Amino acid sequence: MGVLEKIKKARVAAPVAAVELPLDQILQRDCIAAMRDLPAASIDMIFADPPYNLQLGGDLSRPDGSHVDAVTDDWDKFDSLSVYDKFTREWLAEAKRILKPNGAIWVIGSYHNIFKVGSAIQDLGFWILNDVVWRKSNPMPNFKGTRFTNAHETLIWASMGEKARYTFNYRSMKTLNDELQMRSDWEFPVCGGPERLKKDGVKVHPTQKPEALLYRILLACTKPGDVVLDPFFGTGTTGAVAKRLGRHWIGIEREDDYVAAARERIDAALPLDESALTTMQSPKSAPKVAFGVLVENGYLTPGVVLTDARRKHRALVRADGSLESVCGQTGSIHKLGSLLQNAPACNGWTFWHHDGPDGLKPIDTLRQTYLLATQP
Amino acid sequence: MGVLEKIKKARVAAPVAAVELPLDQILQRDCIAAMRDLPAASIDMIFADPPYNLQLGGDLSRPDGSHVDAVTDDWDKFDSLSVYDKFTREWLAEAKRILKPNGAIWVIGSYHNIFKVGSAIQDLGFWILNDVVWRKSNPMPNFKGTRFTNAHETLIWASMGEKARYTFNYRSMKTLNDELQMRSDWEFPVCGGPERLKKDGVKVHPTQKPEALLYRILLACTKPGDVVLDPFFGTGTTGAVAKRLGRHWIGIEREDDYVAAARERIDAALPLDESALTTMQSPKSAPKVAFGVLVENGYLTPGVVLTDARRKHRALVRADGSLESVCGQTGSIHKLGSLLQNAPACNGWTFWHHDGPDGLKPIDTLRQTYLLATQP
DNA sequence: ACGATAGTTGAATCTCATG
DNA sequence: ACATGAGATTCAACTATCG
Repeated sequence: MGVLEKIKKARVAAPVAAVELPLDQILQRDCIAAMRDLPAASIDMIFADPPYNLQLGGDLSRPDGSHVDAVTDDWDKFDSLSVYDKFTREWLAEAKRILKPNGAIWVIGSYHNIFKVGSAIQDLGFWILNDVVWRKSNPMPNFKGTRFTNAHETLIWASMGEKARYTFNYRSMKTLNDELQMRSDWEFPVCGGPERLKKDGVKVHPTQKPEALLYRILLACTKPGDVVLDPFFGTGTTGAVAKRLGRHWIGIEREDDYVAAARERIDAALPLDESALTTMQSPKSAPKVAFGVLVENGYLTPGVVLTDARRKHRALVRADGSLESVCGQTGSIHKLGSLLQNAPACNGWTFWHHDGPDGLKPIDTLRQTYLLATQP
Repeated sequence: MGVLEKIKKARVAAPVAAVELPLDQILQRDCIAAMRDLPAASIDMIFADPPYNLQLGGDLSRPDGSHVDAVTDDWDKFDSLSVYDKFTREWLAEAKRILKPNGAIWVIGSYHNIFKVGSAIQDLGFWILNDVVWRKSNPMPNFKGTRFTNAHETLIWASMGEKARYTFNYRSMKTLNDELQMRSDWEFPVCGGPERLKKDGVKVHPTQKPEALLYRILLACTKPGDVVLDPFFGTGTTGAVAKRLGRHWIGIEREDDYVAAARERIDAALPLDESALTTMQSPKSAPKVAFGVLVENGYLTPGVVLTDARRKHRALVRADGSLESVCGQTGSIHKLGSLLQNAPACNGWTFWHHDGPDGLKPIDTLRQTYLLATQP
């Protein structure tokens, strides 16, 4: 994109989002109606925890006779599967409309509704990126011994389309998981203890989600300052975590009790300060250093010989930062690496090594040294 | 059910199944056509591992340049999502017809197809009893760092309808799981080692399922002598396990190579005696806690300062569980510990301390507290 | 024989900025 | 829209080789 186009885009798109969005507010309205009034292509991420359509039969009691406080609220009653299906497709269609082209959606559900949700997501042209399993460390047992303990819920993460871009803070997730890639199965306890909102000793909301779950989702898939919409806000877990993490939020919720509890909760939430908010950056977004710059600055002298880790391949550094192999092939550190290995691609920074004071080291260490010396 | 009704049922139903079913055989035909020729209400359980419709893009290579052997077989290619949807509904409708009223179906899939499958299952009047997650202990990583590691697959277990009865061997499952209710998340390694069928050193089938998975399913949801149908038989994992467990099986498979491998495999399988059944046990994964999990769960707040035991080094906790030193170095608790000490390695859990109510404590104590609070 | 080390592999929707 | 080139990117389990 040229500079001119960038300016054009900024002129057209920016004011819409800045002026009209009800940032950091709860809209106390019907979910679909409220979404209809939001401008198109204005939201960075949607997190949705829609009604599960649980279809519970009669009352459920534990083996000791005590009553299980199930989800029997009116908002979870749908006359039939097809009514639920229609409702799902309606709110998802609005979600698609108001998301930015590079936005993304997360939806959580159980086996009662998640297949209908996922199917609708695909039919609407969203592109599923992962399904993620929330493994509950302390699920409610199956009191009757009739099935497997229902010990997990499923989340779907989808972008706007097959070719659409999306935000994924890969490094942050890897750091969060002790330097291993974050997997698609996450373990958290169900929401309880002091985190669980109560009024007169009774839980305010039947399905309050743990903040840890939202923390991981927002950290992984949004940037500071992004706008996160939760169309089924409940008691505002999404809002509370978004505020802590320096993201804007919009909540839609009808019920008085939930709205009141959410407001109180979010007001009390404390944003993290800037330095704590900083996360491990992917080298992608870190400043780029060209290999030639290291040569220019004397970190490597033209004429020096680089080798791979096993000293199988050798190449000469030339004045312009290109390499030359023994057999006369030339190219950038990446190109020559892939040529010599006969591989489709090669990261020259980690492939090529030089003889330093402490033995054979990847040239990437020189880049790190250079960055430390030059970055503020 | 009264005695009279039982006799009536036996008179009418039993001969049909006994005479016409091609027990313990592979039908080398198209899946839907072969099912059409099976009598109605004759099968106790169906296990199905249909094509996932992966829709892979171009080639994929590992960071070391090696090539990833993807599923590119014709049987996984469909022209569009709606064609796949239609195919799914067709074979599921036949499945519903041939299952006994008290029968059940299991289907395995990934996020590519499982939502379409689950949605069709519900529309056809099946009643979902559980969704079960197969957590892979050794999944293929996400080589490009673009998403979460796709570390699980999903299974759906459904009965013939809301009021239908079904087989669930609750006690067997509880025994198998060290006297704890079996949960809906199961951990197995992917199929490999000696179990993985090979011909001339090459895997026979790209997606052979582990026998442990089928073992648990058949043990949980069938009785000895039951008839289990697998409409996507592949190399016959279902048949081999059914034979071991004393269940009848029927397999449907088109490909010559798969059929030949399955025949040989099942012929070699040995039925277990009773005592052998009780020795199987579930692998219990040791609880691992990443440092970031403590941050997510509020055991440490981003912004808090950690020090070593002598308060010589200081570091700031950031939102993703990484640390930042006074001089701007960053990394995981282990990495930064080794950097600051100029040591080759460091156990961050014992190196870093925080100021707790009882003075300076290693952060490992927080991990212990977390484990106590969350492990059953 | 046994331990250490290197090599291989598994249902995968797997880059992005620039021109 | 498509081509180009820089450069970022992997975990656990099993198998083969070597000393």
